[in-house]
Amino acid sequence: MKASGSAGNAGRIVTLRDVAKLAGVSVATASKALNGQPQVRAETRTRVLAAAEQLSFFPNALAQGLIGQRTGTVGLLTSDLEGRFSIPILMGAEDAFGSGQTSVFLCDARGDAIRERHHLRALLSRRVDGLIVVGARPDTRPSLGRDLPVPVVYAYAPSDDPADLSLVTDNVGAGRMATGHLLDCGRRRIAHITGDPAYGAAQDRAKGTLDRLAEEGLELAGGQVWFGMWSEAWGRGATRMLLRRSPDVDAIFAGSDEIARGVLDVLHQEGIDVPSQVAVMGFDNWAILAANARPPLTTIDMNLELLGRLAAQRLFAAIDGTLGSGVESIACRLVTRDSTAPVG
Amino acid sequence: MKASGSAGNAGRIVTLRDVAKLAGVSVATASKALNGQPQVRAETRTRVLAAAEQLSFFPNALAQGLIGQRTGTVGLLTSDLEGRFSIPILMGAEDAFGSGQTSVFLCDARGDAIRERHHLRALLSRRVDGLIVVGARPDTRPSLGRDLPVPVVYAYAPSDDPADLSLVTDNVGAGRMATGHLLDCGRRRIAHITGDPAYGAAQDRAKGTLDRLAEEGLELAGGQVWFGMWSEAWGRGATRMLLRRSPDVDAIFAGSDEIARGVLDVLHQEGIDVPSQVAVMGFDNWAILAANARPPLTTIDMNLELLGRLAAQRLFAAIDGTLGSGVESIACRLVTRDSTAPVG
DNA sequence: TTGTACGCGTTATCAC
DNA sequence: GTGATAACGCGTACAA
Repeated sequence: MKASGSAGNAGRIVTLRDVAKLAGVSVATASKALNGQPQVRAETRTRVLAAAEQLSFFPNALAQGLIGQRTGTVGLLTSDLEGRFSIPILMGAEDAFGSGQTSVFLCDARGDAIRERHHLRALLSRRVDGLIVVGARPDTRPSLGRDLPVPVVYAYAPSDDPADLSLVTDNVGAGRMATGHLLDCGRRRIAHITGDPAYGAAQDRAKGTLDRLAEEGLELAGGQVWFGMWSEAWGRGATRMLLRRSPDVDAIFAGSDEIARGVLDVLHQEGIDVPSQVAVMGFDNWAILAANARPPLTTIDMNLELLGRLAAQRLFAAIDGTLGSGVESIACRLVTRDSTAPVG
Repeated sequence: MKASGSAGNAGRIVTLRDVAKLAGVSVATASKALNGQPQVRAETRTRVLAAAEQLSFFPNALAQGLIGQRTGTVGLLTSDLEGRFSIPILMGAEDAFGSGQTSVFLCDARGDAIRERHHLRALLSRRVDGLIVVGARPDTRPSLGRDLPVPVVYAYAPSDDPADLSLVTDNVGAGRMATGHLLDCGRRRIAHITGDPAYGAAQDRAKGTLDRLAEEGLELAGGQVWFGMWSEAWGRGATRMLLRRSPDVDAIFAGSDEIARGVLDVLHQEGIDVPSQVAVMGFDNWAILAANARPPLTTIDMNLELLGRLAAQRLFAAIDGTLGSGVESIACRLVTRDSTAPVG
């Protein structure tokens, strides 16, 4: 590793003046030619374009942003980059913007409010056209405030201000969907093992499950929702308790794929076959866990990438002048694999 | 969800002129006062600062960037956002920059060279001060070229141009480290089940393993490195083959935590205790797999977040004038859990 | 100590 | 059809 002197500078940066000079026209004309304005002779345009090509010129976006109202940049303010839920949202948003002319500023506040203010300031000073705020968990978070100079869309974690626009997962619908699938498989003694009851998502999924069961005149196997933690170990423990209390259970809906893995583990140990004796469902469609399970897990996908894309689209619309408000729920998607099947 | 008219604009944006006017000075004086220049009377400065505070003014970074050589932005060009390896690197880099005045442009090329050029152009047009290129897999990738106006640091996947600076994982050292730990546990019949042989990382880890064994005059249990795929299923299949050929194996070093999970699964099925009979090691320290395994997996952490931070630091140094070249290897870290232990 | 004037690179508005 | 010229918001020589 040797020092290579000055930092990779390949000659001075090319500006519109250089192009104009080479083409033998004024900067104004060069600008018009490059921007496809009609009032410029064809031959002149060709000359300018050739010059630009030859010098490999591209306009300084800073200068452009300084003039117009648009900078072609948006801020993506996440609270928890390492969390697996932020990533697909971020991908969806990046994808939606990236295909256009918009670039994305990424900031991770690490769940710290101070850091969030700091990043917000930095983003505004860079004159972003809008902001997407991605929460770490699906619960209400503080609004950035109403007096921002740019539109804001909250994704995954809704803002606590109803005047803001938030896009969230439809967890109640997801609970209904999962339960409906198990019912379709002919299961009637369905249990629900899920995570931390402090999570709105856990409550909502449980509610959807209970609602759907009630429509069939059914109650939960095991007599309760098994709230606990979002971990494989809890999945194991809860399953053992459940089997003791309701040995005749014929389906288990887990609140996450992690929990479902723990459920599968104990069922294997007990010599209970999946899915013939007990059907198992996960939640999240976290490929590494769901697809590689034995048997592969039927699960619910939150369509987070879609959520990110939608957030980007809403923001685009807002930048052009119309921002909605309230909370918009995104439907989940059933992903069937081998851990569920109709009863023989 | 109702439309709220114009897009969240809270009055016109405050400029330095507004501050100067309110403070009753010229823009030049206001600028000096805010930037801590000495040639300004204390009383005047106080007045300007108060005005800026009152109007909650912050300078337009675009205008600042247009003047100086620095924009305070860097580009983070990833090839594979969804890949779990990019994320920690990205976090480390974002963290290193975020604490300073630098903001990060995130671009995901989705492994597509065309899209990469497109993003590169967009980043350069925004006058980023430098670039970090994060690869999808730990193998050589094409250089962005030597004639870029800003310094570039390659992370995880090294550039194919030795004149570039690349930061990569020391996989050979990691193989040695893992094997050394198993030897320290008193194991002598060590097997190695790993992933796709087309990955340089797989080859390097195997090499480190073989080197370390050779130093002890030992050979690999099973007589070969078991190359295959980076999947739990392969871990299961390879373990079955291994047990048939070498039933007396006393340690298995897996090339990834996924593979290690498959290994554990089969060992359980066969009634072989971990770690008393066979010690198992994973690789990646992917918490969801390693920490939740039964028993929790001893594994190797690639220190990717550190790698990201270092990439950011190297880039900073480069922006200030000195860019190195060549490939810099980052050491891995042993994470001991319960799947390895000294032989009774 | 403060203010004036210029330039950063680009686009838009006017003359020509 | 083309070219000066004035912005955009800020920093900084230079003059006062």
